[in-house]
Amino acid sequence: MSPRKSVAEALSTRAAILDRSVAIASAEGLEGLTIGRLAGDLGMSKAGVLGHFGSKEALQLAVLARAGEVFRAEVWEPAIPAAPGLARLRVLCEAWISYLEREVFPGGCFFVAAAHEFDGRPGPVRDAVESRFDAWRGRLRKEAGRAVDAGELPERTDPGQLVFDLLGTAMALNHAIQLHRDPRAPELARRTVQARLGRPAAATGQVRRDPPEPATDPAR
Amino acid sequence: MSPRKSVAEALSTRAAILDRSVAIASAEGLEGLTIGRLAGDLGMSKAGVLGHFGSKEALQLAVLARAGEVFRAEVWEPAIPAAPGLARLRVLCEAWISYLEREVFPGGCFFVAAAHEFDGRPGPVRDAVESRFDAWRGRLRKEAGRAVDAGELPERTDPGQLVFDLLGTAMALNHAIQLHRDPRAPELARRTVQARLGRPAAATGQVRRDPPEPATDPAR
DNA sequence: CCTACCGATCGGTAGG
DNA sequence: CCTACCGATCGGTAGG
Repeated sequence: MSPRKSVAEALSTRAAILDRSVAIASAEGLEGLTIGRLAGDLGMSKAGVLGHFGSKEALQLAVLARAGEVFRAEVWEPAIPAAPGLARLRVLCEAWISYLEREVFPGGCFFVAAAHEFDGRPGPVRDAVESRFDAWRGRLRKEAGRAVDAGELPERTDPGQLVFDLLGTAMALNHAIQLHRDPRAPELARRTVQARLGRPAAATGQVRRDPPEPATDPAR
Repeated sequence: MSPRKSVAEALSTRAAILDRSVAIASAEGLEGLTIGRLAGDLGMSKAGVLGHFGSKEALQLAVLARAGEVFRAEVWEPAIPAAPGLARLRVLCEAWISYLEREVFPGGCFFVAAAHEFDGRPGPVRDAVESRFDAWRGRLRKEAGRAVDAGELPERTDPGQLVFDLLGTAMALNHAIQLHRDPRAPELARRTVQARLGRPAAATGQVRRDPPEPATDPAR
């Protein structure tokens, strides 16, 4: 009954496998995602599942790509309408916090989990995780640099330092939600972002007049 | 030849199992730590390894306890001689950064990795990980509160917010080292800590006169 | 602390 | 996309 499916059916099956895979891997990790469990959940045979990807590693890479599409839609795209520089950086950070707060991936940020799982295991999966982080850091850094160049952030602000700190805020938030289930954590994350980026003006897209103070070292 | 060992020998075998387990689990995770591999590495039988703990879960809990001893010796203990409050908080943060920089656990912070691995899996291991984080956050918060009470940090400083931010800094550092192998990351982490805690006076234990500015929200 | 074993599950393949 | 199978490995137990 089931062999010889049409191309459209095969693509839809593939999409269903990936959606289920993202859900499993979000909670159990990319290594805890097993072909057998996936097949059981989907009412398919293991060979049927594996046939779409060829190997578990290829499945893991496809799952990462799918999770990347979700992250892009949730966090990158909402910032497209915002003005480049500080305004867009603020929208990116708020979308990022919201994405973690709403638990778009039920097990927390997919990429942070994958980074911890694979940072000690050289190979294509590790490389894919690293390059996704590089792309995201680059995105943040570009807007941070624009904000400094435009005088929206203090001239002495180091964009690399700012991005490092924002990554830390997101990781602390992800951790507080996933391990401690702390409902106050998003508020803490928002306060930290406000301390670095200031509070947006009431009207969307409006240029701020008073840039935030740098988090300087007063004892220097 | 091998049964009927003395109590001392059994304890030494147990310690050897735990040391090897910490090394493996640091790189592969607590779930990737398997009895069979452990037995192979140590030249023992699986039953010989398991006999010391009873189950894999009990082994995982013992490994967490062992890793906790290491963290305590590396990060808590160096701060004992420092004066309570800001001075001790600074020593704790520097010991923490140094512990991550030196890769005391070759796979990065054992507890951050375990948190990501188990935050979605209810059970004793998850509970043990969470309670270790609670203890560490409590330790930091106590000194932060003392620093605020003593006027060493601005009166408006929220100790909970500060601890949240410091946890983020440590996580960003751990991530930058383990995934990106970025040698500049410890410098970034130290700058962030300095921005929040100021720079210590030249002489050890000396009380600072000028507390750091708070990372306020200038747009409020 | 060992040998010898258990059922379950792993990723993957052959052949259709 | 299936059935049927492969060798390897998993956590754990029996019995000594």
